[in-house]
Amino acid sequence: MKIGELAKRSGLSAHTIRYYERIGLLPFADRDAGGRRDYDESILVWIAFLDRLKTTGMPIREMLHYAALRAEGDHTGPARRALLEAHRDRVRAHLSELQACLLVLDTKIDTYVEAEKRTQPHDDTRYSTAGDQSRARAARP
Amino acid sequence: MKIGELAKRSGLSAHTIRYYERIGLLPFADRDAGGRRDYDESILVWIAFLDRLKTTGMPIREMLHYAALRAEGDHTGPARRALLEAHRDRVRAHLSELQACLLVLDTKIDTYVEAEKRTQPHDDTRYSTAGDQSRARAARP
DNA sequence: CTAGGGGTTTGAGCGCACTCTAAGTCAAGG
DNA sequence: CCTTGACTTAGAGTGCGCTCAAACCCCTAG
Repeated sequence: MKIGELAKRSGLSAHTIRYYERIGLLPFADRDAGGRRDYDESILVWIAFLDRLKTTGMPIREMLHYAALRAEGDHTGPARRALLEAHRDRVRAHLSELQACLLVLDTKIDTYVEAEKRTQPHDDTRYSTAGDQSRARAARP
Repeated sequence: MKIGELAKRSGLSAHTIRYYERIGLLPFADRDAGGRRDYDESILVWIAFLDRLKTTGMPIREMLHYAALRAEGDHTGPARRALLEAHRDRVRAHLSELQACLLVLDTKIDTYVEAEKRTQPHDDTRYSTAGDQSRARAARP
């Protein structure tokens, strides 16, 4: 697999793939006869995992740490586990924070909804221009 | 309230408070006789709200948009509501993504836990130094 | 043979959200 | 009077995670 195809299949840009390799997040890729990177399917598993770490807010610094431990060998298992556990705890904490914020957001939105009800209590077609009421309603759920 | 106290009570740094004022996220503060910013308690409510938007990942750009609508007057209620609803939807989506990642993370941690059990089946007070299993590196992130 | 469309490198640039620096002002306490 | 420390400004600097530019190379199709 060339870098362009890997880019498509992984969702990263080719630029980003090279960047990740440069900083050590991806292993140095094998090269074909012409010196181009040639990837094995298996890299996709690693990229997908990195992607989850990224999605959950792990900084690249820490992913590098994990990658370094991994490269060191099986004896770093406990350290990797500890790293992931610490990260998981942070993610959980962030998750509940988000949930709390979401409640506040919902409440806030409700106050706007209520305000709109009070302002326009008897007319739910006021945005329609002609005789197309179903469309007007659909546009303002 | 001077900027230093507001910093303590809001959790923002004084630098950040000035920065937010400069970009329009906070209103221009009233000044005392000596030209220093003098804040009313009420600013804390607004800052707390901004903080929730920030926590939920809203970019400053968009907070500015919200702030601008707010400054425009009551008639922008529907627009503000729409903005918050769109944001809420994004937060919800991000939340479920995080939850999915969390499951994967848990599973991954479990495989490390299991590996440690297999390596040290009768002593969970030592770190592993032996017992190298197969090194299927690529497929084992 | 030539054009196009991949790929390669190094190194610079960008957008975001701060964060700090330098040089100065001001008010209160010893 | 003098020092201390919190404040003021404009503008520069930082850290992160990319993202792109320039100049080049190589393979294939027409």
